[in-house]
Amino acid sequence: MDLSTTAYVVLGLVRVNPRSGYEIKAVVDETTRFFWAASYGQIYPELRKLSEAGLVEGVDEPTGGRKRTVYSITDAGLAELQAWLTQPPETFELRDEGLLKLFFAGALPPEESLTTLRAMRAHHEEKIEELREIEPKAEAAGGFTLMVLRGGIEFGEFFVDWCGRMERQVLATEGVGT
Amino acid sequence: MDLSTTAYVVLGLVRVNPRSGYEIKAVVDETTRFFWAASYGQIYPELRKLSEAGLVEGVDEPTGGRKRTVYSITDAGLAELQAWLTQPPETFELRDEGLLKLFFAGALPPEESLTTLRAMRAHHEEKIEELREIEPKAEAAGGFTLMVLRGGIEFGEFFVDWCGRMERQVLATEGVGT
DNA sequence: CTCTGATATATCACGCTGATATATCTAGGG
DNA sequence: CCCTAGATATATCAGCGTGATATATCAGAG
Repeated sequence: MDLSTTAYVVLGLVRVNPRSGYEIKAVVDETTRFFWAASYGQIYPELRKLSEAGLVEGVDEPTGGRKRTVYSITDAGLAELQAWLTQPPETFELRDEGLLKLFFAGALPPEESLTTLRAMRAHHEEKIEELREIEPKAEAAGGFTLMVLRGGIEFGEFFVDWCGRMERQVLATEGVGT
Repeated sequence: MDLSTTAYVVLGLVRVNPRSGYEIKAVVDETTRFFWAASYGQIYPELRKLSEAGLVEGVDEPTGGRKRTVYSITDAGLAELQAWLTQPPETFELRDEGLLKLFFAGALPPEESLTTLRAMRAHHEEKIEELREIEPKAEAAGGFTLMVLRGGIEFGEFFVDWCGRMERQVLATEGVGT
């Protein structure tokens, strides 16, 4: 069927209950965003494609004069989602400007790298906070939702710890060099 | 000056020694790729832009009849790179199809998630191997190069450990649910 | 009644990837 | 000596995905 990964995000979310494009974006922003983001510019065209392929079905449910299309998954869509789930995952990509700055930190005195390390640590501390706020909801859902969220928290903690250790290393040795 | 982050990758790499676009891509593939990838379609246009802006300087150094342009950093380019390094990093993005599949794993019996978890673990085990192969080179370079590489290995180990624990959790509780 | 913010959809420039094309050089085997 | 495989070098392009922005309607607070 050859769908983009984001298409499966859409399928997976309309499966648990029917949603509009706007709602999908909102759910993405407080769930999958941490490991798979999606924007409106992706979601709306994707809904149209999936609809044409018969994997989701859109029903007009206007609220007053404001138009609104709610999509639900079809049998074919569910089959497609399940088939995808049984395939081993492929993409893993990281884009971390902080690590990049550390990598090039030899172009300045070593102390300057502390700005980067502290900013990285602060960033992950904030992420942990965000995830902890969602945690009650995930606890209610249980299962894999909770597993993935707790994984995110652990990952954040790992990163915060690493930054702290590296900060101390830089402070301890003024001879880090290049 | 408003450069893309990839522009700074190019600046950072031509700073340590002058390189062609092809060489830049090769170095990226065995260093920054793990936290900031770049493709030819990005590197060559970027070199042209940086050259026009006077941040790098290209010199034709053909090898026989095969043309080749080697770029080196200018004073303005070095200043630009250093200014960027003192700014706190912004982008941190993760794109992990495995976590996504886990998140939607409720659409199939829990045991099916083991395929995903095992593939994720294998992926990170391979990454660790790759990094360990580069380690001697990084040890020679020392400083931040080594710091970032060792960080990558630690991160991989964290992930492998997490996958292992989750696999055992799934096996232990056949009642993980949705 | 009006203003603010949430709901809903759409669009677009730009960054970036992955694949592919073209051409030249080098090293090694037959 | 020639041929082939692989490395060097540059370029191009469809398509994914982002972030910002635009338009319009609705609900609730003051």
